[in-house]
Amino acid sequence: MDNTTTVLLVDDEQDILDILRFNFASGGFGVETATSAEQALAKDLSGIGLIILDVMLGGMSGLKMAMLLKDNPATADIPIIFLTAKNAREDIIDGLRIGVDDYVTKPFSVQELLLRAQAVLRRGHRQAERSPGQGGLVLDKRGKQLLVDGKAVPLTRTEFLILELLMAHPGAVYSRDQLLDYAWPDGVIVIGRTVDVGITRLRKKLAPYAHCIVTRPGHGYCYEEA
Amino acid sequence: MDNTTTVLLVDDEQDILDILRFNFASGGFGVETATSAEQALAKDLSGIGLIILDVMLGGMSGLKMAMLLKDNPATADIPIIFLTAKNAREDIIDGLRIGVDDYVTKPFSVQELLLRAQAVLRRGHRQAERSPGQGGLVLDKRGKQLLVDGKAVPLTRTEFLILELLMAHPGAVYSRDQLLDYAWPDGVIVIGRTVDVGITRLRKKLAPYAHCIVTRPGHGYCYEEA
DNA sequence: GTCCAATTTTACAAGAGTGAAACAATATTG
DNA sequence: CAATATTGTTTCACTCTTGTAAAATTGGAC
Repeated sequence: MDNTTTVLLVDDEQDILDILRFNFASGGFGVETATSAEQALAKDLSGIGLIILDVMLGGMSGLKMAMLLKDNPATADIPIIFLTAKNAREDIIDGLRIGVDDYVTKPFSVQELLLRAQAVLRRGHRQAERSPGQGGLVLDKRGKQLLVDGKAVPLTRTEFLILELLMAHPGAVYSRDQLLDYAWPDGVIVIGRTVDVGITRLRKKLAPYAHCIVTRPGHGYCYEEA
Repeated sequence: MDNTTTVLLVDDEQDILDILRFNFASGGFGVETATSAEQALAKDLSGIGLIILDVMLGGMSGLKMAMLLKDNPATADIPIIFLTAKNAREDIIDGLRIGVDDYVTKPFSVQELLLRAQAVLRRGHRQAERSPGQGGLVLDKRGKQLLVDGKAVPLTRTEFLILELLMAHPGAVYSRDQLLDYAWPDGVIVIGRTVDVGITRLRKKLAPYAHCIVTRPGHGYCYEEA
C-alpha cells in the first residue's frame, strides 16, 4: 500500500497470529505481534500504523485496550480493526462507540481482512489531509441535538442513533442491517425501506449538509465530512 | 480560551496528572497539580479558575473536598469537574447535589474533558455577565426555593431536586430514568409518568418561564436558559 | 434512448409519547 | 387527631414520531 505501514496483530491464539503474520507480510506490511493486551500496550506504538485486535483476550479485553488507546492522544489516531465473534453485537456496538474503525467477524477470510485494512488506511489518509477544516456539523450527544453551523436542530430518538453511528466513523459504509441493529430496539421487526425513510428525514434536518450522508447503492450509507 | 485561566488538577495517579497537565497546558491553561485533597486544600486557591477533581483519592475523598470548597464563600464560586468511575452513580449524584459543575467518567477522553472544561467556564462567564440584571430564574439552593424575577416561590422536595439536576447542566437532556434516579429515594418504585407530573407541577411554578423546561420526545427533558 | 433495479420522496394511518386535570394515597404539620 | 400539603396514579385529549405503501426519481447497463 504505501512505504511499509507496520501493523500490530493482537490475538491470544498463536495459530491465527501466524496466519495473519504471513498474509500481512506478503501484503507488504511490516508486522508486529502480541498475544495479550498487556504485551501490546508495553510496546512502543509510535511506529504502528494499524492495529488488528481480537476482542476476546485473556486478561485485559480488546475492548478495554482499544478504549485506553483511543483516550490517549498519542495513540488515538492509530486505526483499529476489531476481530469479534459472529454474534457479538454488543462488542461491535461498544467498539464503534469508542471509536474503533472497523470490525471483522470470526471466522473471517484473511483476504477480506486485508481489504478492510487497506480501506481503513486509505480513509485515515483522507482525513489527515483535511483535518484543519472544522466543519459545520456537530452532534451534541448530551443535548440529543444537531448543531448545524451552530444552530440547534432537535433530533428524534431514531434520528439521533442513526447519525451517532454514521458520524462516529466518517467514510465507513453501514448496511441497512447494521443501522437497524444499532438504532432500532431489539426484537422490533421492520422492513429495510424503513431505514431509507429515516435517512431522508435526517437529510432534511442536515439542511445544507444533506449531501454529507452519502448513499452507496447496494451497500448502505456513510457519512462524509463537509 | 481567555487570558490564562489556571486549572488545578487533583488526582493521586501521577500518570493521569501528567497527561492532563500536558493537555491543559497545550490548551492554553495555566496548570497546578496536587496528588491529594489535603495537598490541594493547602494551596492558595485565589488564582484558580477551575478544578478537575478525582473523586477517588487516598485520604480525604474528592467528594468531601468539594463539599468543603462549596461551603466556603471564598471558594464556592470556583467551578469543579468530577472525575468518577464509569458506574459510580452515587458519586455523580452526590456531586451534583453539592454543586459540582460537571463530571466525566473514567476512562475518559482528554478531548472531552477539555470541551467540558471550556463549557463550564463559558457558563460561568455568562452567569457573571448578567448577574446585575438579576433577571429570570435563580435556584436558591440554601432556601430550597426558586427566585422568579426576584420573587420567591417555594419548591417541594421533589420539585427542587428535579430542577436542581436540570439547571445544573443547561442544554443537557435527562431521561426519565435519570431523573428518577436523582430525585427519588433509592428503592422507591414509581412509574415513568410520575416524572411527567412532576415536570408539569414545576412548570406551573416557573410561571412565565415554563418554556425553559423543554420536552424532548423520546429522550426526556432539558433546561434551556431564558 | 430504453429498461431495470435501487433509492428517494410523499402521504397517511397506527402507535407511542406527552400534558393537564382529577382523584387517591401518603406524609407532614399543628 | 384533624387539617393540610405533598406525591403517585389514572384518564383523556392531543401531538409527535414512525412504519408502510405507493409514486417519483435516479443511475447505470445495454
